Formats: sequence, structure tokens, C-alpha cells
Amino acid sequence: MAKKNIEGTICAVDFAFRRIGGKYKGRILWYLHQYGVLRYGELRRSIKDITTKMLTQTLRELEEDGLVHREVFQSMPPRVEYSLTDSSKQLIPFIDHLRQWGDKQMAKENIPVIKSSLSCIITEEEQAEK
Amino acid sequence: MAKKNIEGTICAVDFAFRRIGGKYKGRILWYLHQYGVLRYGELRRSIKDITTKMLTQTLRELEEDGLVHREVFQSMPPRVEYSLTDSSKQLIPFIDHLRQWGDKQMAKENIPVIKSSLSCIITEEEQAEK
DNA sequence: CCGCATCCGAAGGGATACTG
DNA sequence: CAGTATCCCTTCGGATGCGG
Repeated sequence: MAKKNIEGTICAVDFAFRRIGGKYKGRILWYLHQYGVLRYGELRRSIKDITTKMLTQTLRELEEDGLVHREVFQSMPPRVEYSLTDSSKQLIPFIDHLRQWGDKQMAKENIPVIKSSLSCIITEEEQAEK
Repeated sequence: MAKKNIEGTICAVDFAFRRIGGKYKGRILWYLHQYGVLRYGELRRSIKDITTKMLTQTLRELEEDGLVHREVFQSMPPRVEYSLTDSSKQLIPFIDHLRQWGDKQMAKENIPVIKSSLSCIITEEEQAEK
């Protein structure tokens, strides 16, 4: 006895994982944290193998859930900037610790380790050099 | 200059999310933390709508990744117990943090809130009462 | 009690081409 | 630059039935 189960309600752990789960959400939030503000194209280059379809779709979901802020600048060419919200900023410590745990695990298992936690990011200038 | 990108390597954030992502992994780890040790059937009843296929499959993945310990007792009827490993125990504080964030969000958005963080668990006795 | 095997539908995600 | 639109394939996950 003691513990009671409630029909149809959602567990908070489950709820949270649904919000930030998915293939790219963690990285997007982390990169936005690292840089404060990123444009659409910057995000696309950062997450090397993402397609525009998935990037747009994922950003829309994050926006709907109040995890990213989207700001459009009506100029030519157009410019759209993404940043974290107060809500998602509270998730950063969690993601950071998770990242550290990942680093340790990758070292233990001899998975080719990246040089720094920021190495996923590729800058526009570097991209241009190609 | 500055940030360097390495071809083909995995970002630690991405790595970690792949390990504990998926529909049920977060809840399984959390429940195992709450109870220390759970049998197969107890886990199945705790995660109300999981099928045996998904439960077995998810537990195997967690075991392969060193996140759960599986112990078989050769008796009649058989008995199999699951528990956390040292590696996964290190994740608990962060899952707990994530859970608290989830609780707050659910309150803000008026999503029917569960009574306690343990309410996902249904005991064997309760199940038997049906 | 603790699974495994099979079938099947739903959803996630990639490639490519195109637009304001 | 910042997306849309379409097609298609793969993976995830549910339902059911059987087995040691």
C-alpha cells in the first residue's frame, strides 16, 4: 500500500524528457547557451548533419514549449535570431552536468574525444575558408 | 581561428542524450533510484503503458551501456532484479533536477499534477487488489 | 515469472528542389 | 538568408501469441 497511482497523469520525469528529448534539442539548447544568440544559419552549421527541415521543425517545437525565443529582423537579406528563455536557462546546469558525465564516459570507453566542449561549433569564417 | 571542428567526432551532449534518451529510459533510471532494486514485473507495472517488448529492449540497452545491473535468480518461478550501477547513480542528481523543473512547468501550464514524485509507482499489492 | 517472436502501423528523420 | 514542400525510407513502438 502507501504509494498511490493516479490514472492517466504524467510523471514529471517523463514530461521533462519529452520536452528536451529528441535528436537535436539538447545540442540546440547547449549551443544557444554557449553563444547567447545564434542565427538560423549559424545553428545549421553548428549541428553539422542536420537538415533544414529538422532544424526548423525542432526550433518550432522548442519555441512552442517556451524554451527558445525567436526574433525576426525584417531586412534584406532576412535575419532571424534564436536565444534561450528564462525557462530553458534553468535547464542549463542539468545539460552541463550531463555533458560532463558524457565526457567522462567517452574517455572510459575510448571514444574519440573532442578537444573542448565547444568543438561542435564551427564558425562562419571557418566555413567560408572551404 | 579560435574554435575548431573535428570531422566525425561526437559531441558529449549528443552522446549523453543518446544514452539516456528514448521514451522510457529516464523513468526506468528514476524508479530504480527510488526503490534501489526492482523486479521485472514491478518495473512493468510502474511504467503503466509499456509493453514487454519495449521494457526488455530498453533494459538490455541500459545494461549494455553499463547503466543498469541485472541479476538473475535461478528459482521457480524465476526472478530477475534490476538496479543502478555506479555510472548511472551519478546521473540521479541531474535527473532529479530535471524532474523538479518538470514539476514547475506542469504547474505553470496547469497540467494535472501528480501528488508526489513517487506516484508513478504502483505496488504489487495494489495491482493484486484489482 | 520473465521473457522472446512476429507482424504491423505510426512516427521520425533524410534528400532534394524550390521560394520570398 | 531563412525557410517550405515533397517524397521516401528507416526506426520506434504497440498488439498478440508462445515458451522455459
